[in-house]
Amino acid sequence: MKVTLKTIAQEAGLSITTVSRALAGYDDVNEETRRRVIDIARRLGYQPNLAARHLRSKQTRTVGMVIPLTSYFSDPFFMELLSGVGRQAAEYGYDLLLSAQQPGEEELIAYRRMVASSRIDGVIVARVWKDDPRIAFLKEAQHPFVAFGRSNAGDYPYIDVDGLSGMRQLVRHLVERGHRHIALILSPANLVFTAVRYEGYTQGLAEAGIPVRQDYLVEADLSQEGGCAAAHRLLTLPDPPTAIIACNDTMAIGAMEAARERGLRVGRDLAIAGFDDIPLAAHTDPPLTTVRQPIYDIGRRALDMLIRVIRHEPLEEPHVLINPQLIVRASTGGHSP
Amino acid sequence: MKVTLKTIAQEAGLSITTVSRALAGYDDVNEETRRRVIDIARRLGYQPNLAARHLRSKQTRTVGMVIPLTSYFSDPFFMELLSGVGRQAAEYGYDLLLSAQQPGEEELIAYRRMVASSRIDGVIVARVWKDDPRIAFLKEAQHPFVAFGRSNAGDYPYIDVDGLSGMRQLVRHLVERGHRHIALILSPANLVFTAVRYEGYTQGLAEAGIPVRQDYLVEADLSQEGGCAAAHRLLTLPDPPTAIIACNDTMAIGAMEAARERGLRVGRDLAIAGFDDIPLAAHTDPPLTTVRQPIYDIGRRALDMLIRVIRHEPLEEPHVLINPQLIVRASTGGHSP
DNA sequence: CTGTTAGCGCCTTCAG
DNA sequence: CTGAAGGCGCTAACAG
Repeated sequence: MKVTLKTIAQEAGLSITTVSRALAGYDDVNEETRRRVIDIARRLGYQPNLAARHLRSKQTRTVGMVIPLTSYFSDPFFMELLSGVGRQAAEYGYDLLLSAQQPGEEELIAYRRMVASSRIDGVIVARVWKDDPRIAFLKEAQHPFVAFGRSNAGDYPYIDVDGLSGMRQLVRHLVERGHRHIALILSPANLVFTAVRYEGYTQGLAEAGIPVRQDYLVEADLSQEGGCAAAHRLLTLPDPPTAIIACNDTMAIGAMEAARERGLRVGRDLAIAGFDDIPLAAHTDPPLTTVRQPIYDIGRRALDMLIRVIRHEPLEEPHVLINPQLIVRASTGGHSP
Repeated sequence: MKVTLKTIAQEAGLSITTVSRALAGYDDVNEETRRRVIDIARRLGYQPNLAARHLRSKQTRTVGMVIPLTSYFSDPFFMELLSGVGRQAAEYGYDLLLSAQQPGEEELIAYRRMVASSRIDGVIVARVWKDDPRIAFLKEAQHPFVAFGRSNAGDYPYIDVDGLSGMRQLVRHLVERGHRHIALILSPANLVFTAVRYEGYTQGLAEAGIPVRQDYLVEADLSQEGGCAAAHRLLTLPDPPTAIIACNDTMAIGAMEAARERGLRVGRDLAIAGFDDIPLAAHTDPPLTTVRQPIYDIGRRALDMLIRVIRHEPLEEPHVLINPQLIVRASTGGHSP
């Protein structure tokens, strides 16, 4: 049988109310009584029924995250973010409710469900879209949330990485190594950071007086296969690039694969760079030049912010922008082309 | 304001009960009425309050997992397991409640809380310990669970990898390459799989007529640093091994680091092998020979089993043992010593 | 076919 | 200092 307040009350010959208050630490309870209650509770292994508590208190001490199913394999990004969020949630005594969903429509429904069904106190939204309906929904519902990523969907608390600066650093680095034929594998256009990183790319080129070439721009889907296919397309151009930047590391790794398949030595015949600095990036052959997003820390900070929002505490900094760091490794090394 | 059954009932001029039944699809409701109710519900964006529903129905459609905090970084194992579990949970329409905890005492408390507080219908226990108190607790509480790993803690549903066979294959492979000085970096002794893998190691050696040497056995904590330190200890022996097996890939990667630091070429001067086949293993330099545990699939199957247990359906196979596969890569390649 | 009643376990007034 | 009463939102008998 489940141990409830009632069980303890009977055992102690007290009312449920008193037991509840004794356990909750109210100071209008006789110390002697409290001791007895606590004793019995421990002896019986009492654990409050959280469903009941939540129903009453409208609080769950749980935060939610929806994860697109496809990302599991193709993309270490979410796992790392999850780690950070989960770690910090534990710090606050919060649990983390995960809902894995097909991206798109399903995903939005999952948010609706999570939020409206009162299972969570707040949500972390990752990888923001243009005109993100999830954010529109959360804002309208006035439900606490923090996003990883800016958007054009109005004002809301977010933490983001300055992808423009990161990408510009990357281009500058390649230019310094003597590259003038720099291609870009874009991420899907509906992701906000794509436009930001693209802007960094064009600014970087502009600084060096290099015009943007349309045939050096290919879009792929963040996956390794996508990156591989995109790189193949670039490398069959009549005037192929000497350097390829991918909008994330996973696609960059795919591009390295493509280069290998064509007999090119990455870092010598062809420079390749990524974005993210996932754990794997340091271990590819050759190691991958990239821009470090401290995703784990971002997860932790996002959760910090979320807790503040949940508690209606003011955010001293509702919009955090983190400057990413260029990590130069061998994939853009070797001699100049 | 929150939309509840009451809201809809008022709007429709019906009782709460009827609305509830209309929405739940009972067949003792006038079709016309049902249509109207559903219509209003949709229009108002009704979402059932799950806390209330759970309180009534004693079901949460949520499964739990407790993750040791330290594992986040040092160990991709949990992330991959999580992916599999989460993926399959989504398939069944279940959510996943995560609790990140300090390993040890805290962790056990987290189980107690999760279970006794009626927040979840079942749990997945990963990486079983000897005399695992978590399993003892779950058995005693008669709470649905499935473990990844056997144990001496009595009978319960589990899925496991045949670590003995895996390790024996690994030893055999090294012996075939001419190695007779094969060391083993052990995982912590309180983990059940450590003993199993050790047994595979000794059997493998016995088959080749090689005696077990105590000085070739070192214990480490599953982390990269631990593996590195352990390898250093082995390599400073007066009669150092020509091959090192680590009980997981992460430690093997640490061992590779140690070898590099001592100027040894992995795969030529020293053979190194791991266990798990984490994604990184294929990308180390040189790529790591290892034993593949299909962790993602194991997560999925574990959840399948758990759902069965939750629904009181019989398990056609309560103890699943998976044969792992030897993956030979360059870290044990090259010429014989 | 629909409504009334009861209660899941907890917390919070409000009286004693 | 303690208890009785009410209600969070939902579902499940049981009557009409």
